Amino acid sequence: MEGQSNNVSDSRLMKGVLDEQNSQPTMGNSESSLQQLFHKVLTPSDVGNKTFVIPRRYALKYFSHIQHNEEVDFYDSSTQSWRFKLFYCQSSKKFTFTRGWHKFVQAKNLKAGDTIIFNLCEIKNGTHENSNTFVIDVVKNDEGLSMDLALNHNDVAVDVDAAPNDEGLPMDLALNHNDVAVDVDAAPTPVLLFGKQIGWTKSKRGNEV
Amino acid sequence: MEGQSNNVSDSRLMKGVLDEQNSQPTMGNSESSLQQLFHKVLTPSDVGNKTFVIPRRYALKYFSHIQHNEEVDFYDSSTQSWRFKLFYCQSSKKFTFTRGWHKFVQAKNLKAGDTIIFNLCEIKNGTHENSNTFVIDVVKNDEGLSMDLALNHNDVAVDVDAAPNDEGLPMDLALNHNDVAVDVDAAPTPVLLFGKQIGWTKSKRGNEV
DNA sequence: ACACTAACCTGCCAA
DNA sequence: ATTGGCAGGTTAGTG
Repeated sequence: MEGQSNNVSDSRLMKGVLDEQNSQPTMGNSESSLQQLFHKVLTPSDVGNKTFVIPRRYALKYFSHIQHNEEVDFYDSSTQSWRFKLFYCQSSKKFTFTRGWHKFVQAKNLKAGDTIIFNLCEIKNGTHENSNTFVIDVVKNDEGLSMDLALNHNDVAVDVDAAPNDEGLPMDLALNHNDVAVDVDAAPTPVLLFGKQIGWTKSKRGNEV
Repeated sequence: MEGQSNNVSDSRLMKGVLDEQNSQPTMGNSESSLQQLFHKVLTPSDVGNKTFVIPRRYALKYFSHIQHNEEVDFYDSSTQSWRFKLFYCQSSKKFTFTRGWHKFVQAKNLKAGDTIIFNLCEIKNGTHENSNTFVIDVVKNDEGLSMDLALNHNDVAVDVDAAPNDEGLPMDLALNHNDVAVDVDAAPTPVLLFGKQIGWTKSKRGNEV
């Protein structure tokens, strides 16, 4: 348990590995970037049941391009790949990892209170298409320190481009400002995810330019 | 409902038979009592698979004294006995009847929508130990009437002592108020069933006397 | 094939 | 409104 290097900066190792796998010399951040997307402190349900609940705002922001029930590959810091099925529960409007998640919990011996960090490693191939890879970091809670504290003063995520600290923002802001997420127009339009309507865009008062 | 005697009050016949089998003169409810425990409308899975899912709250309340994998005898209204294996699935925390259940389904020609009613017949032997017997009633759904409606205005269960209508209660209330089920103390204690821990009692705020 | 077990998917509810 | 937690219907895996 001691020898393992499950600390926050492991994802940088992964980035280097991905750089090499991509047959590109690792020359710095111009070739690839590792962006911390979000993290979550695991709940008892996350480790006790077979499902991991993805905070809704991050699912909308980072996973909305993924098809319903698609199985997605993630890589840990040792380049091992894990495949999770992304499942959207219509009735509870909840995003979860189902198949594959429990195996990950057992393999990593995850407990409630541990934290997992989702990163996106973007590899810029130049002539080729850019390839993006999800990388998971695990932070054990063995020391009993608050993970939120640990995350606030670390130096983990290089190249956090857009919003380095979305976690602290109110959800409406986090959803509106960019990216894959809901683009709010004047009139409400259906919000589609995985090809299914999951809601409506809301015309926010006082938001028109 | 006319010719066939598969109606709700059949269990009273069973009670009389049990009284006689016990070599005690049937003198009224002072000698034995028939208590309706719970009922369930059969699902397609209950009749199509080989397993019957026991609603968790009733399993905890009425079957918690039964050992894991123990085979339990039930009697129908014609005094025929049926033996079901009681199985607790740890991973899904679910109680089921397995072995013996399918035979019962076939013999009674049960279909989804039919209802089975579990009763407890307590026989007071005086000098001897009291013997309790599970009695099952079957209510066919041939008439297409809603079983819940039928149950709400019948005169079936004599001697429903504790809570005649637990089905309508929120689960926490149903679990907490009495009987075999989880006895909630001030401090959380492990809930054991079949000798295995299946959870914890929760100290409910504002519940201390 | 069958019996048993585990897992997956969906829904509900309350904090 | 979100989501943690869990109940339960159904299906899949395993011996």
